[in-house]
Amino acid sequence: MIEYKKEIQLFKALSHPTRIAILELLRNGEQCVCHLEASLGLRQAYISQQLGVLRKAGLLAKRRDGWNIYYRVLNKEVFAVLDSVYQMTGTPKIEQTITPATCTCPHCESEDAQMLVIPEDILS
Amino acid sequence: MIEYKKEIQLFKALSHPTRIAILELLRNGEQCVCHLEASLGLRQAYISQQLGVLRKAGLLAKRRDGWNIYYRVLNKEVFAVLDSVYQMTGTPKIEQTITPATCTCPHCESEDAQMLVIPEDILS
DNA sequence: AGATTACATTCATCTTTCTGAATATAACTC
DNA sequence: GAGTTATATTCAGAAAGATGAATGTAATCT
Repeated sequence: MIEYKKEIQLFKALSHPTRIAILELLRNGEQCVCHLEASLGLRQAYISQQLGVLRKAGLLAKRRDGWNIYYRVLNKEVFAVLDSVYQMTGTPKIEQTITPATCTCPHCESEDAQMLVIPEDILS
Repeated sequence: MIEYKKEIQLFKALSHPTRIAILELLRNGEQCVCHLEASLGLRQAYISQQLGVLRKAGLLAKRRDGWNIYYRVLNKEVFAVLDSVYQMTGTPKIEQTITPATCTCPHCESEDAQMLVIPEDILS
């Protein structure tokens, strides 16, 4: 009798709203913890806990850059799993449902800078 | 903040080896409980419990025919989810890994009868 | 070195889920 | 209606997971 250990580990890791939301925030590339904190509106320690779960499940890896630690999805195939589930549940594409947020990391600040450029025709 | 309730419910239902095995046994069509019992080698009450979980998760439906109750998968899309996970985990197609078994239900007995037909060229 | 920033871990409590034993139900046979 | 067969539910103890508070660590800056 097969035990489906890897599958169970994956399903358990995905059985949590915060962890799914984290994966969605990482769908388009790495993000720092403070960015996840700002986007999810949850306490930092709590997010770190959930990141730990995803890391232990082999879904995430991290990279330090100065003060910040950037998390990324190791295997993009996890999004195929998520998408097939959204297909079943009728949930719309998630990217559009999470409010974008910014934090103090260099990544966000450069994006901020870009967004804050006021088009000239509005000024006139 | 999205709660992903349906997704969580689905992931939790799939986070169990017996329940995955049941779904695999139903991949090619309905089966009676006694057949699942024979194939999985687990006690009947236990299998009924797991069937109940899958039913409450909206994954299965049942149909009574005389003494037997036949379970079937309601939404075939669940196999797309499973297959995408097997893709991630590197698990081979499961159908071939579960030992076929027979029970006393009419379904199995007719299959038995077919299998027991001895080709004439072997007899000669 | 000391203070600060960003992130991680530990610990205790509470809730949920798992598991197995026992019992219940529902349809059929005689 | 009594007995049998097939399946379902209930219940209690054990295990696992969720949650939040507090604390720890590691890199950076002055």
